Amino acid sequence: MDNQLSSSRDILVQALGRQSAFWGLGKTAGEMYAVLYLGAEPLSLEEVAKRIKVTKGNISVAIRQLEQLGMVRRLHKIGDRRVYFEPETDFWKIAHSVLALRHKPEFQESFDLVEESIGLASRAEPTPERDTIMARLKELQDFYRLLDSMVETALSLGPGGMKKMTEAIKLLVPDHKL
Amino acid sequence: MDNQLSSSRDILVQALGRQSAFWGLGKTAGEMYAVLYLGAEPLSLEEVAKRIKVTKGNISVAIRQLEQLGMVRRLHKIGDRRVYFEPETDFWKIAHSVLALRHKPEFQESFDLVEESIGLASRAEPTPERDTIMARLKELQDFYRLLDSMVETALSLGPGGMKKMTEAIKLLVPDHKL
DNA sequence: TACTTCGTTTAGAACGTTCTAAACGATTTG
DNA sequence: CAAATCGTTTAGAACGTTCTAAACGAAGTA
Repeated sequence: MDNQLSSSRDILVQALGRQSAFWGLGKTAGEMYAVLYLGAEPLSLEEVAKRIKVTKGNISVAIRQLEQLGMVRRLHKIGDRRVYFEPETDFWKIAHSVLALRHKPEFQESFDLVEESIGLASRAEPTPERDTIMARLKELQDFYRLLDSMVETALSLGPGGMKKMTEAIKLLVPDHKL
Repeated sequence: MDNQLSSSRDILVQALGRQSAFWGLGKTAGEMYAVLYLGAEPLSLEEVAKRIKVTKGNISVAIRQLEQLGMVRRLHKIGDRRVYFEPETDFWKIAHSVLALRHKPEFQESFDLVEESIGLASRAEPTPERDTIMARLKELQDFYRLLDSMVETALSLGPGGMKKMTEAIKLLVPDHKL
């Protein structure tokens, strides 16, 4: 195998291994996905294990994470008892399910608590202190709602739409203060 | 103190304590911020420690995280040796510095590795395998870039702009397939 | 100067997470 | 049926993280 190609792969494994935490994955899962993402053809469980130097058991667990998030599909070749894995290469799809399955429920939980908090505060004695608390809680709620609709908007537009939109905005609002 | 008000506070502490991991904070830091966010007036270190039931030392450490992210400011009252803390209530500002100080460097690191990976692959033997790898890597790079410009756009527009924009899009593209 | 009262720092305990190694059941092959 | 191959499960080791408790330094007070 070409040496430069394989170190190119190794570096991507490093890159995605580091970032995996951000997407809510373990390091192993991130590295696995990287190996599959740059694999020209589907790889067997043992092959993946060998490439990133972990045990089979470890792969078996990490695969389930990736499957559940739609990041990896399971393949079977006829006359071959082994299982092969194939990456989902559409990041937009992946973002969609990661948000839906991981982030959304987590946010919803917090959002519900904030609502409960607002309910309680609204039933308290109407003092000035209560009013400031209520105001703060509502601001927080607004922020949650805005975040949510931003994400939904981005997902509904897809990569093409978002690309056009950000470019359009850069033209209209060139004085971004970053 | 009003019982409903204080349980309203407790619930928010719970809510932000859970979500803190998402923003790259420890549980304690999230809870601290919640206490300050709903405090009508600035609180002393000891007061905060008592409210969320951790030691002073713990608060001292967590405060620095929050200060560095611009989530909390430090106040001094004359003739009072104690330090008081006041929350930043502008979530947009907070998002700005969290992204700039935490997420951005992390992404940049990965992005640089992807570039390095592309460089290596481009110098490899021009086989079909290399070409598919190159194509994949470039797709990944595009995705990174799109994410980055989405974030920058959102930050430059601010909450008002984003609100208008998402509402406008909901009118123009009512058939979002979520 | 001795005594408090602060916030910070540090050593180590407690905890959850993530890995390995090995046993296991299921399936195929000789 | 015996042996080998494969993926899964499990017990426990190794690790990093996060907490407490206690020592500490700095700054005010009697």
